[in-house]
Amino acid sequence: MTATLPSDTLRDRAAIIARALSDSKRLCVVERLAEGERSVSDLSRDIGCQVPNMSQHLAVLRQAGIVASRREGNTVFYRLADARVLEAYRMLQQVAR
Amino acid sequence: MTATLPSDTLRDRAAIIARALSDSKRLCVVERLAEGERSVSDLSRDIGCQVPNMSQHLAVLRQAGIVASRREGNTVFYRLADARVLEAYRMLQQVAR
DNA sequence: GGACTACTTGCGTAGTTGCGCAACAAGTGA
DNA sequence: TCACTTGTTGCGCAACTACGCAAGTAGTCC
Repeated sequence: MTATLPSDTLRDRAAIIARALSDSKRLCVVERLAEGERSVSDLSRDIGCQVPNMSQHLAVLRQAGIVASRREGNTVFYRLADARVLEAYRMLQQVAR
Repeated sequence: MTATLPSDTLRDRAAIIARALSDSKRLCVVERLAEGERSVSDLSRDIGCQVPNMSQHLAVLRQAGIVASRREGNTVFYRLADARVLEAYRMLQQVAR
């Protein structure tokens, strides 16, 4: 087993994850990426925002370790870095119901 | 069963829950309340902040439906309104690890 | 009523966030 | 090299957040 008591740093990191998930556009991104890789322009079109804005949202998710990116030519594909994010999101939805 | 596709409102509400959990002091509150009811002054002492500040954090959690309060004489006791919040918090910690 | 405790609310402020827009960087292909 | 596409970064601004502090509210006890 690992630590049982949540250390300050673990709590802080959990807060950062929660912060990254605290925007409905970013949650929408998580939903899309749950289906598979998506490019920045795909996501911005689906969600209905400008590309720079989407890029910033993705940067927030990336800094939280929620998504990862891969470049192919001049398109950048994003994917979920950790499938457990979906579990966390589902639990948030349960609480939100 | 209820809705399978996350509606806009469900997503928005999940974002509100995540926002409420996006502060380490509030996560600390959730940890304390997982052990049982606590008064505002108890929480502010344990967490090390002023009472008005704690009251505001509790208001955020209350508006998100995460905690509920009960008055007994002068003291107001807060408790977790939904035990599933703990599940969500644990999942956030899993992702944060 | 008056003094006291416990909590909430209002206010001002410094810091942060989300957004639009412009500029820049990275890659492709003629 | 030039034009083009795709993302990222910088900048300015309005909105929001966390905090400290003062003031107000709710309840107890004398």
